[in-house]
Amino acid sequence: MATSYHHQRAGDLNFLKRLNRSAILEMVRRVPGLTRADIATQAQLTKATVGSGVQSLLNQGWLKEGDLQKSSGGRPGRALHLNDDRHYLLGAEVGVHRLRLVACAPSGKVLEAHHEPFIPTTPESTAERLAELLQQLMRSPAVSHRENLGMGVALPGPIATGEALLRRAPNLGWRDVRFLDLLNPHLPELKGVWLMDNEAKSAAFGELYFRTGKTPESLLYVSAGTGIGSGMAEGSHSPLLTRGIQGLAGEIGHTILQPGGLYCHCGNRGCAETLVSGWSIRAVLGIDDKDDLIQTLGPRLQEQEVIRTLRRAGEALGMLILNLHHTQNPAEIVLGGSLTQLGNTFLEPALTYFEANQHRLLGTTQRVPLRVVEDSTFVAARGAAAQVLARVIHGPELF
Amino acid sequence: MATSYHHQRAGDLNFLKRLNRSAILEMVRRVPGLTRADIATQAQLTKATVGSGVQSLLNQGWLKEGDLQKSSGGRPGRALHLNDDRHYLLGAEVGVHRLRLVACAPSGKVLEAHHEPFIPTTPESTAERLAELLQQLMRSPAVSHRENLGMGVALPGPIATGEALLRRAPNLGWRDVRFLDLLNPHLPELKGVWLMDNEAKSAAFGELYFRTGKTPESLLYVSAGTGIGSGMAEGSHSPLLTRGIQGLAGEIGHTILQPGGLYCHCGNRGCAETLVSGWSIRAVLGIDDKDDLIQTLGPRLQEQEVIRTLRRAGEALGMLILNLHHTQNPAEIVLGGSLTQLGNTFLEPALTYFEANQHRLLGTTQRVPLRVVEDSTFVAARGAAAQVLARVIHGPELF
DNA sequence: ACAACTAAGTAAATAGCTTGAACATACCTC
DNA sequence: GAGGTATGTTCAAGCTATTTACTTAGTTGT
Repeated sequence: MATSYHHQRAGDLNFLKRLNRSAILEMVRRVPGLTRADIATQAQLTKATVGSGVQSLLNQGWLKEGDLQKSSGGRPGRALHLNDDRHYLLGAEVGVHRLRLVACAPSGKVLEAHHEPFIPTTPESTAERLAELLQQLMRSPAVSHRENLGMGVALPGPIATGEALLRRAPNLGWRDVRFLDLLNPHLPELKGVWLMDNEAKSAAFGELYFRTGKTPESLLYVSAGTGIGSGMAEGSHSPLLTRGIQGLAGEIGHTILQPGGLYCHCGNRGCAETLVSGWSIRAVLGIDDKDDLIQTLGPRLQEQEVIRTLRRAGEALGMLILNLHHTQNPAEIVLGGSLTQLGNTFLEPALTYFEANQHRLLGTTQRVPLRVVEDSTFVAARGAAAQVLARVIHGPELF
Repeated sequence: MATSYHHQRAGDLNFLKRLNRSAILEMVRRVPGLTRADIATQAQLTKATVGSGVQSLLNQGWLKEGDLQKSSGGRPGRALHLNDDRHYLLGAEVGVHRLRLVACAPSGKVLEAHHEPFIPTTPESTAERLAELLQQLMRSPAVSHRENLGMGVALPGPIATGEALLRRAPNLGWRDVRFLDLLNPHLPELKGVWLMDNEAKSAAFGELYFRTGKTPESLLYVSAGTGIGSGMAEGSHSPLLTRGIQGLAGEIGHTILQPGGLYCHCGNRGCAETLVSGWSIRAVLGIDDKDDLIQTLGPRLQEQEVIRTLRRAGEALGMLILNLHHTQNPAEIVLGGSLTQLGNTFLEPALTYFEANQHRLLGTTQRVPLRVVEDSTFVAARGAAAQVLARVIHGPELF
């Protein structure tokens, strides 16, 4: 977890070598088709260093050579690409109503995915079922011939920084769960990096890390489901996640948006979740906890009461996002979670409110794009897989 | 400004050497009296490497040797200390009603300080006056024999990341000001690092960077004055400041705390600043902009209307801090700014609200300390000086 | 008081990484 | 097809951290 690099950073020659190899690998991963010369220029390294680094990464199967590029007057460079056929990563998400899991190639491409309804009763039974499903996934033809690099699990709650400990998951009723320790006995053959993180943070990481080409400097992921959470990832190399000292960073559902408002399940009044969240929408519209929220509301989207409720929730979400804009000011905001399936009745007020207000302080300058994920089913699970890859590339495990 | 290390991090042998020297210097700065052996253990370097690094830092006058330490069975180690007599740093703050400036030793000790009432009319005249005062400070006996390492300026508004450009300072009426460029012609002899930053961010940086002994992992500074701003610093080595893509991170005065509330000068409704800020308190109590807020309110602190107003503002501040706790979750929160001089009528509701609500999500765990700065006059200016030191130690200028 | 012990710090030889310069390669233009 | 230009490789050289042996300084035990 959150490899605590808090202690003083210093290093030997080996550290330097690994640093440079990681940088080369990251650069090619980020911009496929880069040549050795491009890398040398951008990383401020000499041709010789890049040459030997690339050679070693080619030998180890991390990179592969592509076509010659167009010449710009002299010898054309040879394109380099991430070798996407050798490894895979496992990512999983324990949701309030579902288990979701993916196997990803290093590029982020989903090789195999599975999700199924599951109400996580106890941590133990959940771990057992998840392990079964992961083993099924590993046996599937698309991944079975690849080498596994590790597994990441995304969970709906704050996680103790530096430990594999889920502090609390209000919507599961769990508390102080060492989920990886529960998973471990069921997956003895699974080696590599094991990690767990909060679902919104995993999602934020993945949305930034698996992007290629021109990447934003930072990205905020807002996860709107049964509860509301967010994750902020920053930096291009291996993005840093803001976790907070108790793992509470991003628990935006419990920021106060209406002083003296309704009581929240946390005991405080006027939390954002009382205005926008799966459970607050259920409460207002009287939808039973056992029914699927999206399916129940689907046929009712024309009802005045539903429209009014969703518009109010959407506007509250817009305010919440505006508050994050003025607190964290990410370069890009991505909105996901099951509530995005409610469609424009819910989303349009949020987008409009943010668009109308984001320029208040600076006047018209660059826009902060707010994007809604088309299908957020596997975003968190895929993000957990991304975290595994980053740990492998930057950790001491390789080279 | 904000040396953008966004491009891929890679390095040569020289980089490694500088990295290790910086680490050694930081460690001794953070924990005075460390021995070479302590450094070797903590930084995971060999005795030989530490020995030569320390030797070179001694030769350059950055460190000095102290007494022998108590033996723990073998030869006692020799204590190392930051040489606090050789260099100094300049820090300044342009406030809405005052100019403040300090000269600091590398330990953070204030050698000389000055502040005076000043209403910044134009950026040009402000730069001219500030330059005069800085030159006076440099001529004072406590600093004139020392070597200057540079100067930092803290300003009340968002700053473009990566540029020395003040985007906007609503309470000064300034916009798109390159303040260092205005200062430059008046201070031709001042070499070293020049930088500028937002005042709350500088303050946060300084409060974390100049602390010795056991330091928190992250620190949030909340600056409550004419407007409300915040700064978040993270990491022990050279703390990172969250700036945001447009420099808007920490503009918490414009987070919405009361949907549909009063209109704010930014044009939106229900901003935190409409509930707690120098200007909103003036507006409610009808205090003229020309009178000093603290001095005017001093004799009126028994009036019911004043008490009611300050308690309301204090409680709003408590909510705002709780929201930051659930968004950034810093390891420590420091409250400063001129409004802290209003005393307990204002502060007590804020502290109480935060204390009563910070454990809602996790139950009783470790407390996040919320501390009120005793005298925040020079906190931002000193923080700007701290930023200079960090840039010198980690930048390419030295070794 | 003196030897044995332990840990801190230093010196010189060694190992390993990046570099610099010369060289081979591949395509383009005239 | 010759000259030009930029890419990529090779190998000796330079620099940094390490290894190993040694010196230094204080403690402990007899």
